[in-house]
Amino acid sequence: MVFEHITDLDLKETLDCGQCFRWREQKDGSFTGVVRGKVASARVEGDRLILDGANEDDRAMWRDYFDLDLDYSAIKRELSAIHPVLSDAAAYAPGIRILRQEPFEALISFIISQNNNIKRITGIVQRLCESFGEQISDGRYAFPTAERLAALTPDDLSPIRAGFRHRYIIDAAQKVADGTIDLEAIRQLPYNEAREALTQITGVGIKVADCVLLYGLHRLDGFPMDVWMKRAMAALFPDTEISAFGEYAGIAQQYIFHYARMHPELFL
DNA sequence: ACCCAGGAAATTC
DNA sequence: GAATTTCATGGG
Repeated sequence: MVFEHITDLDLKETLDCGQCFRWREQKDGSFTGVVRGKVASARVEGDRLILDGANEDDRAMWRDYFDLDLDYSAIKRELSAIHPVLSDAAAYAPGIRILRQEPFEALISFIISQNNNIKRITGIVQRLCESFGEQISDGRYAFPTAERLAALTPDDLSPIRAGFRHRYIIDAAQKVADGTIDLEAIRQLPYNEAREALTQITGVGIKVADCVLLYGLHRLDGFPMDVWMKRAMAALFPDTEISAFGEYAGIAQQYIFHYARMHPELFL
């Protein structure tokens, strides 16, 4: 499958910037991942995005996932006019996009992320999929369903080695499976109400809720504040309120987060 | 041995 | 209510 006339997309920047945990770079530079139970290997050649192994019937799904209908050039112009340092951060990784991930996958992934590091999060998510996700093909697994995880006990999750987060994962899965939490309904709520609903899940506080909203429900006004972002905001934007970043604050957040992670020496 | 990691719950003050 | 401690696991 090929998408033509693609701009503002760099796969390494987008798939390896901490917003998702399911893509792996191959020796040839392509990225292989599973989205909504479908496997694909992605690469960019010039202004073409090529997805090997993707079914033509899923074209709309992949277009949606990579957010190809949003004009990131225009958004970057808008954000760059707000603050010169934000302009620099956007220029540092101009091919970042905010993926439209599956909401439940984002919810579980960012529950796992708490008090953890990205390398270890990636390993836990992989073991979760291999242990409890449906096998799609040789060595490829879908993200587990809420129903499957809801039926487990914390001990059942011991092979993924997520420690104290096991009971959080199960509580989230149970609330999604039984309808207590309706992620698609939350997508439509005003921001603070959506946050309020998500934090009813044990193990979901404001930061994880903000990640679910931004990465899983594509609420681009979300602005997750983790330890990296707190340091980056203090060092780079000491006099800037988040509200100054406007309706695309979440995209600004991703530029800043990635810039900070690539320049840890700025905060020593 | 100690500290930290894309935090949040439990406990204590 | 605000501040502190605890929670698994793994790497530096």
